Amino acid sequence: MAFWLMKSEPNVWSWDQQVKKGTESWTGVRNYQAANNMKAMAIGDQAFFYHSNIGKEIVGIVKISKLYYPDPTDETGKFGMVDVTAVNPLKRPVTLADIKNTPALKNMALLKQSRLSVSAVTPAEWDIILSLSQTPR
DNA sequence: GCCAACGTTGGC
DNA sequence: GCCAACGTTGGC
Repeated sequence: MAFWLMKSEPNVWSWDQQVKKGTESWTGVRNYQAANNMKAMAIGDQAFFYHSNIGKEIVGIVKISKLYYPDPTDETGKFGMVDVTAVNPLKRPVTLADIKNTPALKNMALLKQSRLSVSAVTPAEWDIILSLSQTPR
């Protein structure tokens, strides 16, 4: 099983909305690298749900519930999407600052390619972030 | 609100 | 196929 990180601006699509809806299609990706990451996803893969711009923190975990398929909001037909289902919130959000302050996470794609909206997370990074979320600040 | 980083577009 | 111009993202 692989791990991922997906960014959403909470004023467009927030974690609370994701929880309320349960499963939602991840529309709107218009970047080949992000689309390629979604193509590589398998059912049951887990992803961190990250709030960009507002909050700048990982707030929850979703799982991939539908494989890559065409995004109806893309008029060019070039890009697709996956469906994601809310799994659980983090005990406490892990902020961008937390990640930057953790030496073992300094190579995360999130930091290296700040504009990439769907990125891969290594199992080691995944575990570290989970343990951060279980540690009181 | 600004600006750096970077991806995309389009002229040549 | 190159590269300048432009648009967008996202942190600060």
